[in-house]
Amino acid sequence: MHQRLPAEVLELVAERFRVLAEPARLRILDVLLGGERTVSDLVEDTGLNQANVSKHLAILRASNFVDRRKEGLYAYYSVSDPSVDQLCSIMCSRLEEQAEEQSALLSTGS
Amino acid sequence: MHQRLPAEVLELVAERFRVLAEPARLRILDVLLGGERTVSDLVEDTGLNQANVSKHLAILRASNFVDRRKEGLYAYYSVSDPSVDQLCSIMCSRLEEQAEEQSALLSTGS
DNA sequence: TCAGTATATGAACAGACAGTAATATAGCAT
DNA sequence: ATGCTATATTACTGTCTGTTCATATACTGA
Repeated sequence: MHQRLPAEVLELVAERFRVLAEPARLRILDVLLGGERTVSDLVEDTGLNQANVSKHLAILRASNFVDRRKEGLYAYYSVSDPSVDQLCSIMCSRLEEQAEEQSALLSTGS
Repeated sequence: MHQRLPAEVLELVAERFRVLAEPARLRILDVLLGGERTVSDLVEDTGLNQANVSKHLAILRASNFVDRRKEGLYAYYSVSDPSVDQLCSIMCSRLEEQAEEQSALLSTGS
């Protein structure tokens, strides 16, 4: 039995999905899942420029996906939302399933 | 230990998140989680107009989130991706957690 | 065949947003 | 204080996409 969700809740959910709907932000999160990093680290690891990384981090932080710890000149970011890993895993599993279905379809002929 | 994902995979993942990053499509999926519906049903249930619903359904179908079954004049759509429910649940749980943290913070004073 | 209905699609418009360059802010070192 | 470094922010631009209206397609019934 499915419980219908109110439109306002779906708006909030959509908003959170939208934050994850960006390759650059996923790259950043992917690196951060390996542990705390500074902005400069992320610039190096992702190949994005500094302004861009800072903006994406601001968005991720506003949605509470990441935390920031300031220390001197540096800002250390880390993943604060444990569901990030889970959400990406689910998406990846599904992508693999689809790839398998696709190749199975092709090998048996349409 | 976190396994870094290749950029191309993250692009595909982002693409799937983007499909879910739309209140209108979440409304449609929310209705479809209650069972198979025609386009007209969805128009009525969501309040979106017919062209709009058809377009969102085309997007959902292209990403394999929903299936279509044609019968005469009617097109019956249903959720084909079991992870949709799971993904939304995770997002909702997280929203609730955040709401609790927020209110806890407010009640104890900053 | 013709009318009517359900769904899909095309064109046009408006709003949102990622990328970039330039600049601002803030801490550190000499 | 001055210069240097790390990060944040602002303004701008181009692109993408959701919405709507109009129209096309496809099936049904008379």
